[in-house]
Amino acid sequence: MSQPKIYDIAGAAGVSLATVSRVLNHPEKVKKETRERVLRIIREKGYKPNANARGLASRRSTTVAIVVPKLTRASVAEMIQGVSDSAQKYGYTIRLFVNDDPTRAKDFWAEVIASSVDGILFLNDEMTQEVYELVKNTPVPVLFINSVAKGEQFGSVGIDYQGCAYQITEEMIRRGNKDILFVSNERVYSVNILMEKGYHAAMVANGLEPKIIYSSGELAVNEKFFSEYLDHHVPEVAMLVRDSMAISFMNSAIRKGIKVPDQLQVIGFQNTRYALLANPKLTCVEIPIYEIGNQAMEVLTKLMKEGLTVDSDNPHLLVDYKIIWRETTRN
Amino acid sequence: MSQPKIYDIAGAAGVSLATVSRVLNHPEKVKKETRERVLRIIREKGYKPNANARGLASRRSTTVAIVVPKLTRASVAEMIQGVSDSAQKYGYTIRLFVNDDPTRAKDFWAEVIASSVDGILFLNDEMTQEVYELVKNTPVPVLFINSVAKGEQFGSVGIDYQGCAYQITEEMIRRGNKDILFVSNERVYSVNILMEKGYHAAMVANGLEPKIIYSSGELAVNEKFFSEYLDHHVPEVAMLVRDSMAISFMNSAIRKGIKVPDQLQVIGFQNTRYALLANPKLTCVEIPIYEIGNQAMEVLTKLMKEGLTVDSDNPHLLVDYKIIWRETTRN
DNA sequence: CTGAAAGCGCTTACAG
DNA sequence: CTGAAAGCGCTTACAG
Repeated sequence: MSQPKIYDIAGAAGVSLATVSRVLNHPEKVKKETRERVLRIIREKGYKPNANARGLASRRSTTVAIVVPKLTRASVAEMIQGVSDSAQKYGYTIRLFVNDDPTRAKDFWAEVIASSVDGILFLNDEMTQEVYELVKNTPVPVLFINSVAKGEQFGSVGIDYQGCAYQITEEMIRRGNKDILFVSNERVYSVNILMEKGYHAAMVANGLEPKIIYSSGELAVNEKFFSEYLDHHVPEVAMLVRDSMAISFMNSAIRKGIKVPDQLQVIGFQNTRYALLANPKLTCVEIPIYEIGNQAMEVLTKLMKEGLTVDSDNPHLLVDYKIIWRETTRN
Repeated sequence: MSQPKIYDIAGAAGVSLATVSRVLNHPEKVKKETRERVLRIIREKGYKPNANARGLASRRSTTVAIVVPKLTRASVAEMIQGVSDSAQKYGYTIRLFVNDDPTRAKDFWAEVIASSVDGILFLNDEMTQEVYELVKNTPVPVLFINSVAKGEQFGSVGIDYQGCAYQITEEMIRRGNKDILFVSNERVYSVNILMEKGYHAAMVANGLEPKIIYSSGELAVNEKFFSEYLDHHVPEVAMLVRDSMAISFMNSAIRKGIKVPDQLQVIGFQNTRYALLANPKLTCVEIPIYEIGNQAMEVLTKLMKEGLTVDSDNPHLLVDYKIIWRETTRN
């Protein structure tokens, strides 16, 4: 009961293997009747070409790699779902590579390349010189997801992080708020830096003093830190780089009897399900992470088709974001 | 600047390709000096064997498939992280297959097999006869994750869903509660059925009347439904099959001025980050989903090594769960 | 439009 | 312990 091979199909159809292969890869080169006969047998036997053999012979594997630091953030899963849906549409299959250890970077990247994928989608928060070199010497197209590649040499798909932070800050200023706090993450993620820049620029442009604090990514640490901060000062508005951080901040405030949104307004970036499960519901800048993954795979498909590598003139696609006003802000 | 091939290594080391291959696959068969020389060159050149060629020649790809219906649930991402960490330990690489369309089941499964993985980790909520047949005829080991396979024919890794629901129900009864509501999902997931059974058994065993309602998986629908339900009746305890549902239920109650946990106690299953971001913090039965993924890959490794297929005597591993008491319940 | 043949980059009996 | 050779299951120029 083992899987049928191309020989079996050829035999059953009374043609050579070359013809079966052509039916699959260049159907227009095969006479209609032959093609249909072969296709029927392929369907009957449930034949699928062996991916390894095909990849080896054609040097095309119709496989792409998704490279991520870790999966525990819900947003990464959504992004992959976006990639997956688009990949399926184009007949690509996904290899998943997870590595959070910078010391393994080189070996890890070699492994990705050895898996002979046709292209790589790279979700990478911190771009080091070493990674830069690795990517530069990659023989297949690499596209960065949700982060802007240093030096703009590589293609990327994301949103205008700086612009969205600027826009929402400006809007809150327009609504009469002056004391606006920006809370970022201790770890240096390029997207956070961009959002911080946008916030900073909007404050300065309006003659206000930016106030930026950095917190941990860990829930328990955050709560303590936020609680202490709020003992000293309650801003009019707090913007936090992640939904989960925003909700922690809000909960810390509510436990102290601070009214949201009357005394404190809270804004998060991302719009995960957390935002809707919060009470009150969180106002967010929605980062369409599914869409980003989906578009990224779409763009990668083109790069692969055109045989573009990272040296070529690469696209920087910005997906639309939007602001979702809910219960943690007021007009 | 293309990747070095095995020929390049052989040439540089002054040996045949067979020897290089042996150094990689059966190092004990190669003389120490030769081995070390070859290894040094491999390291210098950053050589990684081409995965397709290796897979084709050896019929072992050191690749496993993770098959999931969708990725948008945070728990799936954690599970995959667990798999990934264990896979890396054993040198396996991951192919990710996502399909939520039952009509494509057969074709989809053929694709998974054609990718010539050495084993399959299958996260599957609803086990149909068709899927059953497909899995039965699979030439490599298949292990079910987080769901019990029908007829116990296939191996699985999960937790004792029935037992944990029984246990927490019994504990809440011991604490003097009688009016305990169980809220499940409209969709027929095997794990939900098991939890429902456990709850039901505990209620009956204690002479209490089980009350079970079914809700949607969608947030907005749930909120409306829960709100209406609470207008008619507020139970002493509500247990919901997912954290997110539990939090929706709780928020609906709080908006009506119902005190949690004084008037209503709420319990969720899973213990995602949602539980900690809720206010008050949610009491949960923790389902160690990372651990489940991790152990599953561990078990699969053994199955692959022993060449066991689904016909063999397969293991059913139960990972430990625990109950995490937080602020939505009282003693 | 179709077939025979070479080749993709490896692994693994088989000799020695 | 090591090498020469066959073969894994495909694809793709090259002839015809």
